Amino acid sequence: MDKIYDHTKVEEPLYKEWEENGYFKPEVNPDGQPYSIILPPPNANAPLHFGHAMYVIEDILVRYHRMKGFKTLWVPGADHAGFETQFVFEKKLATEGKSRFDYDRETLYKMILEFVQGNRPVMEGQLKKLGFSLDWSRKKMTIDPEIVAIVYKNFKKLYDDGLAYRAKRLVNYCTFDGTSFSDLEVIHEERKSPLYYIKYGPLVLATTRPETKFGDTAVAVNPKDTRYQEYVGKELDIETVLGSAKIRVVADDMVDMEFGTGVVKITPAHDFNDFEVSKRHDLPLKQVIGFDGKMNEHAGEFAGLYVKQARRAVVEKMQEKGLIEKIDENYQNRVGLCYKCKNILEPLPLEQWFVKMEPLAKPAIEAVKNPSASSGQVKIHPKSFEKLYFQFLENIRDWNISRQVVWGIRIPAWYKVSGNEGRIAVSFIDKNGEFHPSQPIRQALEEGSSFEEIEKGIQRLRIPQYETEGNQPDIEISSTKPTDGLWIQDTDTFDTWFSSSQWPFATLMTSGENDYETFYPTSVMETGYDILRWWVARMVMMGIYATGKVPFKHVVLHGLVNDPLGKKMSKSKGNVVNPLELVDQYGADAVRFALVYGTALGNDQVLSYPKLEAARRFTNKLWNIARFIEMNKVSSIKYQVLSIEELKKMAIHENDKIWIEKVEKWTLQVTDYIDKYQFNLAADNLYENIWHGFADFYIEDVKQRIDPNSYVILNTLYIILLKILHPMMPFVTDEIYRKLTGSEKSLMIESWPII
RNA sequence: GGACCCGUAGCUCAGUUUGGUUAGAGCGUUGCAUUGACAUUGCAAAGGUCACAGAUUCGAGUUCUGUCGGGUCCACCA
Repeated sequence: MDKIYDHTKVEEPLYKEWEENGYFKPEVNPDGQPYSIILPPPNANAPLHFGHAMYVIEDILVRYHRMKGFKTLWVPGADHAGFETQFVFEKKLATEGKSRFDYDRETLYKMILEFVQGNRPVMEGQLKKLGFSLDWSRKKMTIDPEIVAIVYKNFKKLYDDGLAYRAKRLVNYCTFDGTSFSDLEVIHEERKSPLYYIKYGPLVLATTRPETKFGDTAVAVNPKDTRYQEYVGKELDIETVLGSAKIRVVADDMVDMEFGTGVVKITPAHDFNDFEVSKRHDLPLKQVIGFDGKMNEHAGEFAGLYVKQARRAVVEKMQEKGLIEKIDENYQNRVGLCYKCKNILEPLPLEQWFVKMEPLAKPAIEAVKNPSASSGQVKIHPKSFEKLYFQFLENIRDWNISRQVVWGIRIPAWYKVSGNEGRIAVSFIDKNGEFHPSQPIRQALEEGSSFEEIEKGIQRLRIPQYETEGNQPDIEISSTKPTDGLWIQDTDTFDTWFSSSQWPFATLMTSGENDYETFYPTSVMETGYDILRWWVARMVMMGIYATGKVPFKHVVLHGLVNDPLGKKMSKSKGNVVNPLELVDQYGADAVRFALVYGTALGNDQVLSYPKLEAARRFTNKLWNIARFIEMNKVSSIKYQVLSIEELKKMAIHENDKIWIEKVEKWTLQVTDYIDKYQFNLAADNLYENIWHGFADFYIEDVKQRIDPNSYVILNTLYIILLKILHPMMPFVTDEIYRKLTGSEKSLMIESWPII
């Protein structure tokens, strides 16, 4: 044996051997109880970050259960990551002086697909370098056709059950990225927004958005407000920057009498609260900002200006006309920003697909609260995160699952536009590249455009705008294209999280024969607490909805890994540390160990180089313990597996007996800690006892008196310690195991020392 | 406005679920030893009012209440 442990010589060949021998497959324990984990699929397009390295927790659980004899399956996968990936791709296009508008839909999709497929092996290679015992023969991606088929099936089921519906609603829309988002994706930021006090006839109201006034369809006051009683229900004649106009006054509880003047302008098309008010008072929706972020024709002379420019121009004009009473320049409010490009999001009315959440949320709450829930129970670790889970589900709003991006699973809703049923008007771009807003298709056909040309125009269009004359569009939900007549498929794609919410069962239903029957519900879902609401809660909801059973029995949540200074790692800050560089430097075992050592589950941790170095030295210590044993080897004695009980019987020296009992105790403790997901305590226990117990005292003691009897005990005890350390440090333990036992078989498929 | 987490050695963190000798680790600091199985390692030392104030208890780092400080999330602000 070399004097020093060199991980670079050991890790890669060992992983290859494990994989080639099929050790990662559940079939190594064909008769065991099933134990399964679905890997949270990393973005296929991006290299791993430290959050992914935390999946070491899953590998620990998987290796531990495999050694305990469970039929263990860990399924790898990749996420197409819809908008995220398209955003990255568009940035790449931009460096080439191109944009998404230069390509039609199919071409753009194909280009992104190629881009992603080219990058995917990077991520997968990294998971292998970390030693993860994933069954690669079962790997999946969220856009695999068989997965998409399941996603479509459940979308149809939601639709048939009245839970998926299409509606024109206000959505958070990024006019730069050209797509809407769900509530969760919006980030809020404190901004200084001047508050303008504007005269509306006899009334004065305060607003931060004077440019939206063209979309006002009422003003509102609180019904209890005695100051304005006389106006309620009346129509006011007001002077505006575009001349005189009439406006209704309504009374609504939503108005805070204390704020501003107690009078609010109601702009249903551009404000979420106002939209709600408009529904209560049956007010019309008047959109004055387009999806391109510019004022539209309703804004008169201001049409064509971007929102920011329009605000300045409108205020200037108002001041000229004496319509502004005062301006509070220091007013602070929170604005919604695009989480990707940080532009201010516009609330805009758009036909979108929504999922009704309340009926889905109820059983998901039940599944965590009630141990005897009919779906089975989900337990969250650490328990403190339950509150966050309930808080989300109890206040949940309908989920906007439409995204106006190309890279994703296209929504399988078809709209009939032919014959006498052609009730749907669609904006499209004609063969000359000219934009036809909301032009009836039939008219276009009459003007000589072919259907193919129209469809192509629609595909290239940035914002699909279906407008029905009736409330119910002529819709068909299908996974295949309808054949009769002229049909247009919805141009939107699903929110990535809509497909990922179905991941646990979609993978198992398609990964192998009987996988679903055997491994669903899965045993554990382990992920970062930051996506508890985005993903975990939605998986519980969709899992119960689609299968009647919870998707997993335990949720294990890890914290974030921050940079060495404690700051959150982010590309924009430039402080991202690549976990694979550290694997090269310290070895996978050391990186794995450092990530679980010294941090309680669910807590954030600071990336610590001293800790990594300590873990690396630990691997070296393990190596040298083995070297010592090897040097004292009694060549006539062949290694054989002996239980703790057998060792106790054969022990002669009193100290040997003591150390057998100690190792027995440690084994029980480590087992218990892993069972309770207390990995930091397991790691601490192993580090402390192996180094400062076994090595510092037992070996120092036995060194003086080694004989064949003591040698066998020493060697066997060390093998037991290697076994219980193996889930955390698979490489070095397996390598040493082979050296000390001469075994051909890997430690990873040996059995856990159960006592 | 609501919720959650954190505050323990110079630094980074365990320990709090289930209250019980002298509160631990890594790194750092100081001294000694060793070329040994260990590009080291071993032994030893210094270093803690466990944020603060109350309460419960025979006993509180651990349970409860409040305060202060740091962080995160949610809601929403016309």
